[in-house]
Amino acid sequence: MPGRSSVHEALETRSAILRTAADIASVEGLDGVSIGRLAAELRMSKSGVIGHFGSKEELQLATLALATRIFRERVWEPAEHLTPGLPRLLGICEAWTRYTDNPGYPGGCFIAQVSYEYDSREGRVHDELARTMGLWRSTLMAEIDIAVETGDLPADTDAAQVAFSLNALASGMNPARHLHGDTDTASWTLRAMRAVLRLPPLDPAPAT
Amino acid sequence: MPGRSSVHEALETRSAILRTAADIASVEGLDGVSIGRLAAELRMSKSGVIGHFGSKEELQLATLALATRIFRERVWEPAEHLTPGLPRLLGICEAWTRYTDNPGYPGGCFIAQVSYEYDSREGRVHDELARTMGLWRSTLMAEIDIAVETGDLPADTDAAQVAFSLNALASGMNPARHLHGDTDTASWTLRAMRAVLRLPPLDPAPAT
DNA sequence: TAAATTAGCGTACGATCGTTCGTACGTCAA
DNA sequence: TTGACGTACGAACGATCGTACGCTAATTTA
Repeated sequence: MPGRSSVHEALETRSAILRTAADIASVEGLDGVSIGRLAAELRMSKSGVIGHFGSKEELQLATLALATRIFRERVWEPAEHLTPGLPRLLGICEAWTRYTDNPGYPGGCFIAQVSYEYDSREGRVHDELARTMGLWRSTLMAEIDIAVETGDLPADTDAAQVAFSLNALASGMNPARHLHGDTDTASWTLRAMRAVLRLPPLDPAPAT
Repeated sequence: MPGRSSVHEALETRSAILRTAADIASVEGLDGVSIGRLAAELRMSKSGVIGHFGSKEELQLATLALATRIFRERVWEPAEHLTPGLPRLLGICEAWTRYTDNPGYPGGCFIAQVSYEYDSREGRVHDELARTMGLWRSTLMAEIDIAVETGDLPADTDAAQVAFSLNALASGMNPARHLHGDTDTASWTLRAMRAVLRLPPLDPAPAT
């Protein structure tokens, strides 16, 4: 029934397309999202799908924007209101690992997947991804710097080095979970994050 | 000039195909390697390319096998003859970061790229990748366990957790280098690796 | 020397890719 | 009531995908 749609329903359709695209991309990569496949999965025509975005590249950018928003909601916002510095940084790490452990995508965190897929390509998706991840790294570095100023972290902490390490550890949960079937990756990652922050282990074993 | 080829030259052709496939895959992913593109890049016919492997899946598996061999040569073999335990483990980390910093692929380490690309898919490539990465993790864990026994690492070290962390950190160099243009990722990664091993920093700042 | 093997080419196939049309229908403002 | 707008459809396009087949020619084996 063509044209049945109100503006409201059209927005719902757009969201449904992006949701499906993100789900597929988390498994097959952003390149694995084809318009024909989206159409089949949503029982729409190909032109009905692409009409909302104009081109595949715009669809990819919109999918990335959705995933960025979800990441922000699941990782940043739960920690946003904690005390700036180490408390908020640890809150971020906790929300981050919890999110990555159960991201709501069938193939693991979309952002991590696409980071590795598009890191060395050229084009607007790469550029937008670099911008998004750069902002996230800045957020982490700002938090680390505050924690150094308050004395919660060692004075010689290199914010860029630590932010890089936290990012690498969180991203590493994806292949660990799906390649090896590990179930402890969240706690593994949290322990490793404390280690790169040079914080003492949570449950220090009695030094024999 | 068809049929000019000796067995020796045929092996050279096969190697050239796999080399090119690995180069492309390091940037565009293993899925981005199409037979037509390989043929164009090598100035061959499509049938001449695929004839060496029979199917695209076999080509993918052969490419993965080549990359695994290169990884072994560049990361394991330089450290192989060091003293088992912490010395060899640190030697591995050093060769690992050096390799990842300059892997010989245009798009960064092939293994890391494909680990994230195929971690949550199904099929023979995923299975072989899981096997390979599982073996590598076992190698790391064995080395960690020895270092614990010799007292070079804390007695409460969780080998699986540490091996996971080292892997995540090394893989993280890829997007850091190509997404943000970082040039210090090798030293960042080595510092983070020492941290997850709970080893003191190499250049400890005077504790203020 | 004759036969078997094999690398590689050229062509063709069905399928799918992203994109571009023209059209139909429903909503909403004039 | 009419016209503009926007959603979605169906069909078609050129390109590329992986694969299959028959062929030539050189090497290798018997």
